[in-house]
Amino acid sequence: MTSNTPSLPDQPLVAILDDEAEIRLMLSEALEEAGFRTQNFARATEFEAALKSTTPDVCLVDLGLPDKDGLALVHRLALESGAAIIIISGRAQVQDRVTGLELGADDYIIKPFDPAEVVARVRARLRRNRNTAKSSNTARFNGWTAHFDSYVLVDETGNETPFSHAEGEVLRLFLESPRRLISRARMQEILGGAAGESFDRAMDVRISRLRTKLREDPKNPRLIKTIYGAGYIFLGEVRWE
Amino acid sequence: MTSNTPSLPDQPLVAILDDEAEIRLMLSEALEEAGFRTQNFARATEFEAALKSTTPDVCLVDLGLPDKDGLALVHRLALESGAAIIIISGRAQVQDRVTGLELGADDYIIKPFDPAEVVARVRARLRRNRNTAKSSNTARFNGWTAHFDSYVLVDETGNETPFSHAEGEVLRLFLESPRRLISRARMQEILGGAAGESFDRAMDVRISRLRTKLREDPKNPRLIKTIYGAGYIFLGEVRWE
DNA sequence: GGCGCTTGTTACATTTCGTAAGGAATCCGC
DNA sequence: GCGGATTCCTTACGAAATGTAACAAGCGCC
Repeated sequence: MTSNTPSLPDQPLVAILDDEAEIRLMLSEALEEAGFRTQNFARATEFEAALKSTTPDVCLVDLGLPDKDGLALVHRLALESGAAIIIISGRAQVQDRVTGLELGADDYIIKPFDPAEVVARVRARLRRNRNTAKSSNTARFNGWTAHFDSYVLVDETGNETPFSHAEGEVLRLFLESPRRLISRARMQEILGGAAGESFDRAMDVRISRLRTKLREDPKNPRLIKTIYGAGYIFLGEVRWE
Repeated sequence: MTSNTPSLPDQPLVAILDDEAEIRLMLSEALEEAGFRTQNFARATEFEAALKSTTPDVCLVDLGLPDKDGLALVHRLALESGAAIIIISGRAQVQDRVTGLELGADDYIIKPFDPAEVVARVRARLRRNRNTAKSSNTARFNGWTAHFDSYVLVDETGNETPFSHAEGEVLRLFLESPRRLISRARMQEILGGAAGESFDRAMDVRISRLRTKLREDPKNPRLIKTIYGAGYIFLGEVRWE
């Protein structure tokens, strides 16, 4: 198997969402200086469109966006993406900070800010995330244990179920990005299939077979949830070890 | 070998290390009010001794300790313990914050602080570290409970009604901004549709279907109220958890 | 070759969700 | 109040998306 994943490069990707070009520039310069890749967006709609094809590691979001409610965006990001979210805002009240953090932001930086501190805080977020992102061969989730070296699934009673390579690819993809939406396009891209083909039922079948092995209730799947028209989302608490 | 069997996670434990009794009290009161367990330490030596027998989930560390170099302690904690580290310090210079974060702290709060913000930041750290599933994707409102992870609505008698992704988008939008007018334009933006001509009707239908699931009386909607010519307003006491 | 396993393909059932159409509610000017 | 126009609600329908069982092709192993 030589399917490397060139879509997951080494340098962490930081998305910057701010309507002021000056601030975008300041941030992206500081971050690139520090070795990160950056993506700049002036509008939430552009940002959301880009999210469908890229997966930033950290999102810097200005709350004072003209075209959308920033807090709602933060909340959705927190739920659907695995990225760390840092709010940048001119609103300095404690209540603003508290609500921002409660809605799922990982940090809250007040304008005016020092780029060096932003870089330090981005690093702090990545440090935590990277710990869990290191690849290993065993993952535990919701009573299950997946061994990717021996291709075996073990339930809580110790019962073993083998899984195939194709099933393992899908499972691994899910386990590496729990609780975040995985688009169908991205899945096909990473799983190396013929992308863009409209008649690719293979993906559905893989999911279906994986669901069977995980003993999902077809009417009410608990772990692998379908998002109609978008993709799938894996719900579950994953611990790699 | 530590016994890693946190099958039923207790309340998270927060260690507070500060030489001022007043601040310790303020923090521990706020944190316990928020449902955390706390441990208070006035000196680094006591704190380190306690670390041999307990494993806090978050450490709040004041840098201005008399008996040790706080930064060195932070660094050691970051390397050796899995706990999240939040520095609390009176030193407000950017350089102080940067070095604190670079040494492994997850957050840096400047004195004087508001206890509510500290609680929010502690929660933010725990959310990430535990990869918790139950944080912030469940909302309670007026007898209903909406589970956005399993896409299920539960009424007060425990009766379950599944809802689709599109319905969930609308519902989440409402729950994120209760008691506030939500214009149709904004709704269309957030729900991602290119503002089509007859796309308005799709929105109506979504609302209608959602109302049905919420068992709204068409003549007297209690939760989703229509503002003729403007948009909708969601009336309800929402609590995210 | 024959057997077992994996995996893609096909075919059909089911779900989701936008669109159309008719009716009800609301607003406005009189 | 009273048309009339606009806006909104609801039902029904159908196109598209998804689930999955059954079949077939490919592959390794004996």
